[in-house]
Amino acid sequence: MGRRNEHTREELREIALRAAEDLVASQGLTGLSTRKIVTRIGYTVGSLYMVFRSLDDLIIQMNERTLDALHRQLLRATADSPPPTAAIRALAQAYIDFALTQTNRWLAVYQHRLPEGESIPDSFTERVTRMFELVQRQLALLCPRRSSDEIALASRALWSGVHGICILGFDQKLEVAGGHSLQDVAGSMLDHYLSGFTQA
Amino acid sequence: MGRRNEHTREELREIALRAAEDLVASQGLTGLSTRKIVTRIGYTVGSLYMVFRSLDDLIIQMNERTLDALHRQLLRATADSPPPTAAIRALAQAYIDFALTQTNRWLAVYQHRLPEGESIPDSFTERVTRMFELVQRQLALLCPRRSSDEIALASRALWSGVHGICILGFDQKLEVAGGHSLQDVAGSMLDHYLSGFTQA
DNA sequence: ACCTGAACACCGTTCAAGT
DNA sequence: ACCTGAACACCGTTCAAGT
Repeated sequence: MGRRNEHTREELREIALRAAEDLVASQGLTGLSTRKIVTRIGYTVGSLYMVFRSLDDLIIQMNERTLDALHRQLLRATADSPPPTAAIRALAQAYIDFALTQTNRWLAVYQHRLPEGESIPDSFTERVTRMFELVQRQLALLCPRRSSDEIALASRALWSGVHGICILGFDQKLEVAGGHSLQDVAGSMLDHYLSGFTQA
Repeated sequence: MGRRNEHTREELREIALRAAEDLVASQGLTGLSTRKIVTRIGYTVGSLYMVFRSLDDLIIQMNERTLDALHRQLLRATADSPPPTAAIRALAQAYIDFALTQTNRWLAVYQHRLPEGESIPDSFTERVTRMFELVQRQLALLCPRRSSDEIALASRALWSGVHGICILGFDQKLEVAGGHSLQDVAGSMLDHYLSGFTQA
């Protein structure tokens, strides 16, 4: 057997990642396996390892693509350059929308864990930093007199807050004993934090 | 073989959960398996299913115990009944401490995902609600004129915020491009949110 | 060089059989 | 009633062998 050459390495990478994304979208990260991927794309297990170091490697590359899609959606949400507070609200709303629409793909980004020793590649970390910077930029516009250090801290607090609300929202709770939507909770978070931050 | 009766059902449950906790603490949730558990406790695979419906069931029960331990630590942190703001700060600090000390056990609570159809038992959800209520109680003391609805919303926003900071902190980032500790970010979160909430 | 498919060491779950 | 251990259907990863 062997030697088919129907696809270049890059094409193989692309269809494998796309198949993985489909599987995750419909069955969650737990429903993903090397064997399911190759069945979908008409290859055999071994061939995956020509393109990816391991399944973990494949998942990280898939998650980077998810972060790219999320980033694009965040950019689109502020494309009309609204004033800082509105921009921050729009970013939060876009983040929530993405989590609500692409739930399984979004969850996979945070659910995946590397084995003890290994560490996340820089390409991944950069994409996360890039997201924080979107908020950071708006905060800097909102509070020009604040030090960049304070702004950095605030953007992390604020964004982690919005993220925490989404995560707990899907995990199980928030709606429980509350009757509040994610938007309500995130709104409370943004309003009170920002009013505290701008006045202090 | 069979029929050993060295342990009652309850004892078997206890030693299995304890073995699972040890495995998770040292190898993370990914390092947990039915076969590793039974090897540790000197039983064979089948016997686990006398006491647990599935591995997922076992993990949920283990995670409930982790939530109990976390709840005890939160109670201890406010045992001296400090004023509301100090109490909320102490609760956040205790939560961060737990995440820092029991990292793998704490992560397992949020990392674990049930298969598509199944839903989390009430016993689990109750334990989460119980934690929110600790914050809620202090917020009610802090702002007695607020409606219980506003208080409920605020406690969820605030606690999700602290949680989000911890989760992102361990996942990868925050320290990246910041140089700030979890405590710094959580402090910013609490200070500005509370100052906004109490003044509005 | 590309790709296969068998092989290895795992995994969760079930269940007939033993005491 | 309790428990075993073989069996089943999976899994990630490797690698000799084929074209």
